[in-house]
Amino acid sequence: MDTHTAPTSEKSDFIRDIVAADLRDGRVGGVMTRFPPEPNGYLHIGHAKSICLNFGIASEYSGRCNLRFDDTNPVKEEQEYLDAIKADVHWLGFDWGEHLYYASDYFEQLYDWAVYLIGQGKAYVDDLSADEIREHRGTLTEPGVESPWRNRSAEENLDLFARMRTGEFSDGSRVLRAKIDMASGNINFRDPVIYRILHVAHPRTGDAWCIYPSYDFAHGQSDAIEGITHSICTLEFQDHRPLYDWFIDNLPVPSTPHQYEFARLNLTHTVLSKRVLLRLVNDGYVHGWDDPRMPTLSGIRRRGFPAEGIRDFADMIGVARADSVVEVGMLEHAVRDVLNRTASRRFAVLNPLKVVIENFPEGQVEEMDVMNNPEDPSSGTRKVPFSRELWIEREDFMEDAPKKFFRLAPGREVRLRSAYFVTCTEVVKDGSGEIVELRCTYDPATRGGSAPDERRPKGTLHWLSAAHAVPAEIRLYDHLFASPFPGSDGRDLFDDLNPDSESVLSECFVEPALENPVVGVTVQFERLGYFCADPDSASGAPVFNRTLTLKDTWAKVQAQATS
RNA sequence: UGGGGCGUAGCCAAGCGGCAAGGCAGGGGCCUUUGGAGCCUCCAUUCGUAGGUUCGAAUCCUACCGCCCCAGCCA
Repeated sequence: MDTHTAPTSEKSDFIRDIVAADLRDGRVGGVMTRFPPEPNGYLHIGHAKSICLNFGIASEYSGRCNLRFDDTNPVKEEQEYLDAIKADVHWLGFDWGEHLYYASDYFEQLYDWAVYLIGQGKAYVDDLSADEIREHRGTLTEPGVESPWRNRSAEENLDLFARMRTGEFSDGSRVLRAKIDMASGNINFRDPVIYRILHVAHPRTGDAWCIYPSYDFAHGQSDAIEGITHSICTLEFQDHRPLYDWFIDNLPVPSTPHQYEFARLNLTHTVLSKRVLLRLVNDGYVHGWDDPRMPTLSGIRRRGFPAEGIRDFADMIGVARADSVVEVGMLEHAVRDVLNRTASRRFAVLNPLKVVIENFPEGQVEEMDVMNNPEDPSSGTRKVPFSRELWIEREDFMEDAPKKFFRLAPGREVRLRSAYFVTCTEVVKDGSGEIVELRCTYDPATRGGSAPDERRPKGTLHWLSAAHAVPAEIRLYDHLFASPFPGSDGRDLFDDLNPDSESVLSECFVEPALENPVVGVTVQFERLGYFCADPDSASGAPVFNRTLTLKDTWAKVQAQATS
C-alpha cells in the first residue's frame, strides 16, 4: 500500500484544503457551512455547484450545512421561490434536516446590533437622498466626501433609528450607515448603508418591519448566529470580505465565521444570470422557469437530467478561483454517463416510414424478447410485438446509399434489433415521388437478431409494429443559445437565442410499454437518445422531452463529408 | 491614474523548489445485435512575457502584459 498517495476518489480543492487545515490546527472544532439563496428566482446549475460544495464539505467532514434564505429584500422576494428552492435542493440530493433558517429570523437581533453600533459611535442615520449618497461616495479613483449628517450624536441617531423602525419616515428618506472610511480604496468601506426604509410586506415577517438590513449587515452576522465556520461565496464578494470581518470584529457576535470565495460557474451556450433568466420567462422566450431548455434545476429536471449527473458534473469541474467557462459538453457527458448505466432502453420512431414484410404472415404477431439495458443485465427483458407491418425511422433508409451508409437500402439486408434480418425488395412512392412505403422480406432463421450462418449485417435498426405502436408527441431540445458565449462581442444576448432550440414532433410512435409512462423517468430510445416523459402527458397520449441525443459518429462522418 | 483578484493544452483542473495528475473535447485502433457503450492508444521539452535567485523554478524574487470584479438604499 502506498501511503503517500491519497485515494483518487477523495475530492480536493483549495477550500477543502483550508477546511482540513483549520480542523488539523484546531482553528475550528467542527465544520459548519450554509447554502444561502435569495428567494428572488429559481435555482440554476450554477447554484448546484455551490450546493454540492457546501453540503459536500459538510458531509465529508462530518459537519453540517444549513439552508438559509437570504431574505432581506422583500421587494424582490416571493413565497413561490422559497418553495421551489427547497424542492430543488432536495431533488439534487441534499438534506438540511431541521436546519432551515431565514435571515429574517434574525431581524430583531440584527436591529439590536445596529443599535449597538450606533451606541459605539460606529453607525449613523443619514438624511441624504440616494442620489446624494452616490455623489458623496466618490469614484473608483477619487475618495468620497463625508455626509453632513455623519457626526450626529448617538442619542439623536438612536432616536432617529427607532423612529425609522416605527414607520415615521418614508421610503428612501433616511438610511442607517456604518461609519467607517469615506476615503477607503475599497468602496464597501465608504460608510455602507446597513438599513433602509421599505414599506413593503415581507413574505415571512409580513408588515412587522418597514426597515430591512442590507446584505452586508445581515450575512456575516447570520453566519455568526448559526456558528458557520466557513462561509463560502462567489468571487464578486471578495471586496466585501473586509466589511464582513469589520462587522464580526465590531459586534458582540457569538462566533467568528470567515468568508472564502470561489469562481462561479459559467457554461457555454448558456446564461446563468437570474436577471436574464427572469426576462426569458417574463418575456415569453421560454414557457416558464421549468422549460426544459432552461438551465434552472427545475428545467433540467423536466428535461430529464438526473440529479446524480449534476453532482458528478460538479465534481468533475472542480472548485478554483480563476474565472472560467465550462463547455456545456462536459455537463452533457456527465448526464449521458449516468443515463447510459441506468436508463431503460425502449423503441420509439420519431419520423415513421412504413415497412411491409411481404413473407411475414398477415395477422401474425410475435412477442420478441428485448433487453431492457445491455449495460445492466439484471434489468431483464421485455416483450415487444412484431408483425407484418412496421414503422422504421425515415433516416434509416436511403434509396441511393453510399457505401458507408450502414442502414437499409434497396437490396441491402439489415438487422431489426432483437427481431429479424430484413432485406429491402421494393420502394413504393406516391404521385409526387415521395417514398411512402418499403417492401421487404425477412429471414425466419434470424429470429432474435442473429443468423445460424453467422452472417452479420452492418446495420441494426429500431422498429415498431404499426398495429401496436402508441402515438406520441416528442419534443426535441437543443441549446437555448446558439452562440457559445451569448451576448459576447457586443451582441444583444437575445439575438443569440437559438431559433431551433425546441421542435415539437406530433406524429411519433413509441412501443406499447410506454403507453402510460412514469413522468420524470428518463429512458433511452434506442439509437436516438434519452427521453423523459413530460407532465403534459395524458393517459394513452404520452409526451416526451428529449434529454440528450446519443453521441452520433454517423452525423460526424456526414458533416465531415459535407464540409 | 484607486482597491481586490486571476493567468498551466481547444475547455475544466491538479501541482506548494526535484524534473507537467486527471477529466471533457479531438485523432488512431479494437470490439460491438444501439454508427451507443466498452477497451487500447496518441494529444503541454512546457506553465501569460522578460529578467533574476538556485545544482535545479510552473512553484521563490522583480518588472511588464492580459483578463475579471467593485462607484445599488440588490444579493
